[in-house]
Amino acid sequence: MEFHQLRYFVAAAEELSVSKAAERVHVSQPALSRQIRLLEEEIGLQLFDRIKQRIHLTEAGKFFLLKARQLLCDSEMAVQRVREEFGGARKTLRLGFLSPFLDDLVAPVVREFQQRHPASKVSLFDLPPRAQLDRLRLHELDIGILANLDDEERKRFDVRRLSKHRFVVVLPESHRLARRKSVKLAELAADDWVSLSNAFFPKRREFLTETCAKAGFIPRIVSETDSLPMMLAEIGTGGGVGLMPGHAAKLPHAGCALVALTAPVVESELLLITPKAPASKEMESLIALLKERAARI
Amino acid sequence: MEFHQLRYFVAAAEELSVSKAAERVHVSQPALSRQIRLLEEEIGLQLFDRIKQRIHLTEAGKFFLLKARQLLCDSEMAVQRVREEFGGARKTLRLGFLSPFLDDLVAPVVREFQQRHPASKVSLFDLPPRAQLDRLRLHELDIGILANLDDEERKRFDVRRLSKHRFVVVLPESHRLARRKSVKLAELAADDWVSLSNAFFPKRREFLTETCAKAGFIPRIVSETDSLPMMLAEIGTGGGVGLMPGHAAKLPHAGCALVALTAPVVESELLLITPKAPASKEMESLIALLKERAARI
DNA sequence: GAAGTTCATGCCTTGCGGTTATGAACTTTT
DNA sequence: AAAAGTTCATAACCGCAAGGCATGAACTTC
Repeated sequence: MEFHQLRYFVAAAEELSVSKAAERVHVSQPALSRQIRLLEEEIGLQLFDRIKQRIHLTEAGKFFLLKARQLLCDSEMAVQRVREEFGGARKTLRLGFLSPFLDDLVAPVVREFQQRHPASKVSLFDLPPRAQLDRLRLHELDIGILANLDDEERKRFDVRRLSKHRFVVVLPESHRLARRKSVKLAELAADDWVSLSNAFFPKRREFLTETCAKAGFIPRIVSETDSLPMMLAEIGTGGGVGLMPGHAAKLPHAGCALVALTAPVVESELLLITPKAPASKEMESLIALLKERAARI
Repeated sequence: MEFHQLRYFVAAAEELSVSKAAERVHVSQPALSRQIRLLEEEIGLQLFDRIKQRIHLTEAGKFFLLKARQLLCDSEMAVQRVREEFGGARKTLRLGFLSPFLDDLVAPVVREFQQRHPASKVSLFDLPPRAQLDRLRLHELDIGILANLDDEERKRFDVRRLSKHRFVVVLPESHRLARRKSVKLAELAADDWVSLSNAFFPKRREFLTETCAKAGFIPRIVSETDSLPMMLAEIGTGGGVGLMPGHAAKLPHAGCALVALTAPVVESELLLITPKAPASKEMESLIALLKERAARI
């Protein structure tokens, strides 16, 4: 396994296209195609389904994508940190975020920030909440942007509120309630539920059971997934119903219907997390821009 | 940066010899030498000091060693896990440990275990406590062996006691108390102290201040290091005095004197940590062997 | 001071990752 | 329905960088 194979794989998984990915990483399409095949052979599993001249992530691929991203993040962070601590390199601001917020929040803010502080460097890392928190604690991220946070963690970090998001119900398109404008949580008491795993989303499972408990039932959780895209895929193929923040609509969700919740409006807050340490001037500025932009969404 | 470069670097750092490392990873000595040079060029920092035909880790090298190990661990774990979860591969038992315990505890136990269960696979990962805990939570380690554990973490995992270790005081050889058979903690009230960083060793800094507080003083902590070897190096070069578990004597500690503590005997327990989940038969067996062997030390 | 280390350098070879050219499967356009 | 345009895979070829060998310089040990 080589780093360039991981980079190619991540690019292909994000573009869902070998040729687009090849363009993005500046190699020819056959080269990328072959490296992915080699990676698959080494792992011993297909990472992509190839059907009709098109590629789709397999379940194994979805899982490995998370790992590949983290390995790439960690390798980059390791080099940056050693250069900063021992080589006197200027500190790079490392910003973790959840993929749905890249286009509306993170990308524009970082562009703006770069203009105001052309000398500063910012690195972006698309990571699940748990991974962000672990890396914040190790000082490998300077800022995290995520939604759920248990009290334990709240004590350890500085937390700022960015915005509120309503939760929506996610159903398979074939579901009896899929056409509805809105549903009550209690109407789904008898359904199979899909949750996010605690390993990647702290306390998320408990959050689901508590929310449902307030609506008067205990959800029958039949499966756990490791990311929002995997959860959407699971639900889209009829694996059950789920609850997720509305911004998930930004993600591809073929076969899913997102339906608003009536009655008990369930909300989550988007949080900006920083280590409890004095922030540099650049960091203050970046945080201010993020808060400002988030308020406008 | 390539994985093989990291492997070569780790081998060289552990052997403190280019030729030994080359032998270990089955390449020629010049090949390894050159790859390390390339890695250093890419990072922009020397990882080794080359003095008198011999190599020693620089400070940057010591730091990067931790990162390199973790990257290699994580890459191996990622492949193992995806094969196990999606390819029906037999579960590998992944065991994290602290380097001082490799020779006396982990290695012999694993040898024994392999004989009794030839079909099982065990992977070993030398990781600092914090890294072990993070990976246990993500189910990327099955067993962790470490010493300090705060209450928060205790709740999350199953914890078994393996053995007790007395703490010793570590002094530079030139220190006024270095020749003593034993010292009282209070005698070091006025010295500069070196501690382990909380980022890698949870609550270790607090542990030091509390222990000293009981002895009647507040230690002046002048520096934090990220691993026991780094701490020993710091003290060996006159950076201060420190407190560490006696098993640290297993590590190279040129320039350091390890002196027993009188009066308030400070002890730490070596703990075996597992996720709160039903253990497989093999795992039970491995745990039993570890407990048994640890009791004999 | 001879023999045995250890690490670095120079030269050569080879394997592998890259490219271009091409083809097959499928979609979109007219 | 044919043509044009996708997309991914295969094949053949190329160049570079990683690896090997031979050697040398610095240092240690006997």
